[in-house]
This record gives sequence, structure tokens and C-alpha cells, in this order.
Amino acid sequence: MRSDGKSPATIKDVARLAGVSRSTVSNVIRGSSTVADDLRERVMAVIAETNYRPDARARALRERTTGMIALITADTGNPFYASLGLGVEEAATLGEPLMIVANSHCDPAAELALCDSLISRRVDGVIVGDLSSNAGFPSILADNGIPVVLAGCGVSTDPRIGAVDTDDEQAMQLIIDHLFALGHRTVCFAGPVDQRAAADRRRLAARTAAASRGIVLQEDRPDGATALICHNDLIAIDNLDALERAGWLVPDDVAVVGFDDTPLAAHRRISLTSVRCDAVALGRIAATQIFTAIAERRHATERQLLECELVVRGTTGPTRPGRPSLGAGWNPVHVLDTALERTPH
Amino acid sequence: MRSDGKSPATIKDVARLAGVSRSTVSNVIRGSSTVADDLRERVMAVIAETNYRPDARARALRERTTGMIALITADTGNPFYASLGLGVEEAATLGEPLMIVANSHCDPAAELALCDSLISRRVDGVIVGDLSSNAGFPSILADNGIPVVLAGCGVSTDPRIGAVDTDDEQAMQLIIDHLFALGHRTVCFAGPVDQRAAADRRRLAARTAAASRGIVLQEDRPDGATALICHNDLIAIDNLDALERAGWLVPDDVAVVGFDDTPLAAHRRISLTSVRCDAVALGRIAATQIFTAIAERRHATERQLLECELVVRGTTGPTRPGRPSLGAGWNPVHVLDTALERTPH
DNA sequence: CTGAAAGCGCTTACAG
DNA sequence: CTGAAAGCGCTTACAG
Repeated sequence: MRSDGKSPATIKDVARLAGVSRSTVSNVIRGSSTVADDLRERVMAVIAETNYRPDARARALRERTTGMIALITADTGNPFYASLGLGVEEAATLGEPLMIVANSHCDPAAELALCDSLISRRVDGVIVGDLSSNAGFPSILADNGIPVVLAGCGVSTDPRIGAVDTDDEQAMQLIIDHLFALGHRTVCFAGPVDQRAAADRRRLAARTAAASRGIVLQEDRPDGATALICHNDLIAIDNLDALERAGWLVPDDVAVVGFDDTPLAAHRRISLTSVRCDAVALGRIAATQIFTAIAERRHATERQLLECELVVRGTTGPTRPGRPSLGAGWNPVHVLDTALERTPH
Repeated sequence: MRSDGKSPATIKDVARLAGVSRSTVSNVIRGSSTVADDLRERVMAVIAETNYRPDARARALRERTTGMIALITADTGNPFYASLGLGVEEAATLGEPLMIVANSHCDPAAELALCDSLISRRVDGVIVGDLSSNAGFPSILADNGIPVVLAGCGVSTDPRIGAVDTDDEQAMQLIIDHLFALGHRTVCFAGPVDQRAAADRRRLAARTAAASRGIVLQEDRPDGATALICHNDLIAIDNLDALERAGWLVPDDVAVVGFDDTPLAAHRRISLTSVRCDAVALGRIAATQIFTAIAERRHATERQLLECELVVRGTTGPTRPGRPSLGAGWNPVHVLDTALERTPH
């Protein structure tokens, strides 16, 4: 297949051509130990002319490390995960480990299959962007000596698993307080179509916050609500669309709140009230945890919550007495896994 | 690090525990050759109780294959790439190869570094979602015996490189014809901030199509244009925002056209006229090419263009005499690499 | 049908 | 400072 019909040069080839031993070539490559200058030069020259690149597979086998980490995502179409990945990338500059980005779709079977594959491949660490409710795979990874940290999807009961997440309780309290001040007394929480841990968590936080204000919280049912609190911006933006197509006015009839403050929330035509959390920082922190855990050959066990900020925009406003509230005629849209499979309107 | 303090079971452990040779264990795992039922059962039992998982690193070294392919992306925040990845995933069910998704940001230095890493790791194949203009790394990959196909970013001059892309010439003709019919005679093409091959290609196609209608095409400058043809939806949506913030009316003063027909284009509040191309199909076709190339130990050399369809929505309308056209007061926004780093308005 | 042996391409003590 | 040897965990002919 190679144009020249030969297979890639190995360390053996280089050693032979340079007239040294394989150990010496290895030492030159790794910059370790002191190699005599003339030998080093000879080896370097041969490496350059043969275009030799050490085989990472062999190295991985020998060094018990692959230089690869995995980022497990729920929904590649959500810019939130893109930011998360960017944060990981930022933190990764040092050892430049390669990232496997895998979309589990929060499907338990897919998660398990992925977990198996990741263990077989002996990835150095795993960052979980979201997972199905009560998913067991992080513990299986830990059982196999792989450090894992949850990023943006709660805190595991397994002490061997690290976490960095938004402070959902605080965030939901901000949302509820904002809606309460605007006069809303019945609100609806709209989660994703699948069962994912992050949504469970936010749902619960919404419940607590609502209770603190005496607000009635409907979950995934609209009955009488004048505001829609959505699990994330993607869901919020989709519901905004669905509401307006069904004839409701936002924010006059019903308020809509998102979560993540993705770039689009700030778009003039969308102007979505949302919770800003620094997804890039989330990724960076998770990655840092993982990298130090790998370096110290231990699990990642730190847990950290990031404060959020409410960004008020055009989709929330005061309730207007006499306006219709949501009712039987309309149901919140539970965005499909990747928002990409929706049929275009 | 492992909770039980032991390292993962190896084939040697299994062989010992089952009282057979390593070859037999290997045969059982791979289902190959006929192993006596009783031995098979014993081995299976030991595998189950030791939780043995073959080490993919060793296997890769031995089998000269890694079961990993890479998808190189320009901008993870663009849902277009998410769809592309979904298509690859769809086609991958058979051998369930793991995907390395890497964001080159279309930066030549990053591309080269990534290329190096991919060669070292001996990935089985590479799908390129976009690349910098005249990037040489696909040929370097090919030099190293790695099949590569460009998906959605043109056709390489290197015959060893496969391609599947939108038919930009046809698509641009659709756009130009549509705008011409609406009365537009001067239009502006807005590309991404970086130099990427896909944009070069579209820019050229716009030039040809515009010439066919006697339309004046301004590139990245607004002067006198009444319509903005954007390289992709992300750029279009950002420009829509920028235009309206600057006081222009869309579509009354200026028309905006996107490319990709991402889910958001269909949103009621955005309603972006765009070119629909099946990104999932693009990914699926590219992946199929790669997989057959890998299986047949050759380069992927097919080239294929997919027809596109123009979806007319609310951002394009007839020119209105007397309305202001774009001028010195405003410049198109060239969206940053990942659209995620924009400061929120 | 089963196992001993060689080898994939590296790195790492260990002699010299 | 340099090289011979062992070994990482697999698979694949090849004997028996």
C-alpha cells in the first residue's frame, strides 16, 4: 500500500543504518541518558532520512500507558460538549494526549459497550460528559484501574470517581428567584428525552428551589405553567420554536429559561435567558484532575462545584394577568438525543 | 490503584487457571479453529471470573491494526461535524472501531502535529472534515500507508486520497439563481476567518455561478451588496445577528443565505435560507470508503459529489428599490474558529 | 485438537 | 557511554 512498497521503518532499521544498538536509538529518541554527540547525530540523521516514527502501539505495550484519554458525550450536537472538549484540549498541551470522543447517547447498552472497548484499549483516563441515570460504567472503569471524572453530570457515590460540575442548586435557585420576582407561580421543567444523570440532578434542584418559594413545579407536563425551565439551551431553543409555532407568545404568554448559555442564547433573534456556566473551565478542570491522577497513578477523587450566573434576556418577562398559561393543548418538546435528527420544520 | 491491588488479568493468567495453553485461550477468544467443547467452557468460565479483557495494545502490535480511525474536524462547535460523526458512527457498526475526533482548527501547525501523532499511533484510517488551504498532511498520511478520505472539503490533487463532498458548483448556482430571481445584482461572500479548503472551494463556485448571471461578487467586503452568501450556517447566523444589531433589516435591506441547513436554520426565529446537504450521508459514505480501503489494504480513491437542495426560508426576499445596500459602515463577521469563543453580546 | 515457540516494536535494567 | 537480553501481551504458523 505504501507508495514505495515498504513498511514503515522500525527502530531496528534505524539502529542498523546508524550502526548502533537499538538501545542507543531509543536513548536518542527519548533524550534520556547521555549519548555521545557523534552517535546522536548519526542516529538523528538516519531518523530524518528514513522518516522513522516510533510505533506508539509497541511503546504503549511496554510503558503500560497509551497517552489516550476518552471524553464521553451524550450528544455531540450540543455545543456545550464542544466547549468541554476545548477545555480538555487546553489542559492537555503538556503531554499532548490524543482524545477519543465517543457519543454514548446516554444509552445504557452503548455505555457498557464503550466501557468495554475503553478498558481493552487501556485508555489512560476517562472524562464523562454525561451518562444515563444510575449508570454503572464509571465504577467498572475504576475497577480496571482507570481514573475517571464526571464533568457536568453530578457526583458519583463511588468515592474513586472525581467530579466537577455546575452548582445546580444555586443555579436553579437563581432561576426560581428570577421567575418568582416576575410573578410566576407555576412552572414546568422540561428535560431531555432520555434519562441522563445531569437532568435528574437539575430536576431535583428545581424541585428544591421551587419549594423554597412556594412555586408549583410541573415536571415535563405543562398544566397551568407560565414558565418553562429547560434542562439546557438546546431544549429551550427547541421549545421556543415549538411554543411559537403553536401560537404562544414568548415571553408574553410563557417564559422560557435555558441552561449553559451557549453562544446562540445571545443571538438577537433568540435572546434566551440562560444560566452561564463556564464549560471550557469545566473541561479544563476535569482534564487537570485526570492528568494528575494519571501521573500519580491513582484515581481522580476531587469534587468541585462551579458557581453559575443567570443571564437575563428576552425570553423571560413579568407575567401578564389574563394571558393564557400552558395547558392541555401543548406539551414541551423533549429534544432528541442529538437534535440533529429532528425533521426540519 | 486497582481496588484489589492487582493488575488486569492477562492471557497467561487465564491459560494457567484454565489449565490450557495461551494458544487455546486465544483460539477461544477469537472463535477461530475448533476447540473442544470442554476446554472452551473451562476457558470461558475463567475469562468470566477473572474479568479478562484482551489487551488491545498487544493485539494491535501483533495484528498490525489498531481498530481506530480518526475524524479531523475544523470546528467542533459546528453541528455539521456532529452530523458527519454520526454518519461515520452509523457505518462503523460492523467492526466497531473507535473514533478519535481531533480538532485541527484548520491551523497548519496543529494539522502537522496531529498528523504525526496519528501516524505514530498507526490509526487504520483518517476522515478529514476540513483542512487548511493546500494542506499537505493528507499526502503524508498516505505516504505512511494510511487511507484517507476528505469529507466535505473538496477533492485532493493526490490520487491516493478519496473524497466525498457536496456539489458546491451546483449548490452555488442554486443560490445565485435564487438571488438573481429576487432581483439581487451585487452579493457578498462571507467566509470563515481562517483559510480552509472547503471555503476556497465554495468561494470559487460562487464566483463561477455569479459570473453566469452577470452578478457582481464581492468577497469578504460588503460594498453595495444586497445579499450575503455565507460559507456555512454558523457564519450566516452570526452575520444575521451582526446585521440586525447594526440596524439592517433582514431580508428587507439585505438577504442572508447559509450552507449546511443545520437544525437551527429551520427555527422559526432564525428561518435561514440555506443549502441542505446530507452531512450524515457524507460521513457514512466517507466511512464506508475508509472501511473498504482498510479491509482491502489499499488507499481510498473514490470521489463522489452529492447533490444539494436549496431550502428557501425567511432570510431571503425580493430586493426593494430604495432600501439601503451594504456599505462601508458594516463588515461581515468572519466567525472565529469555533464560534464558542465569541464574547456574548 | 492442542501447545511450544517465534515475533510484533518498543524500553529498561544490567553488564561491560 | 554502549549494547545484549529480557519482556510487555498478544497471535500465528507449525509440530505433534
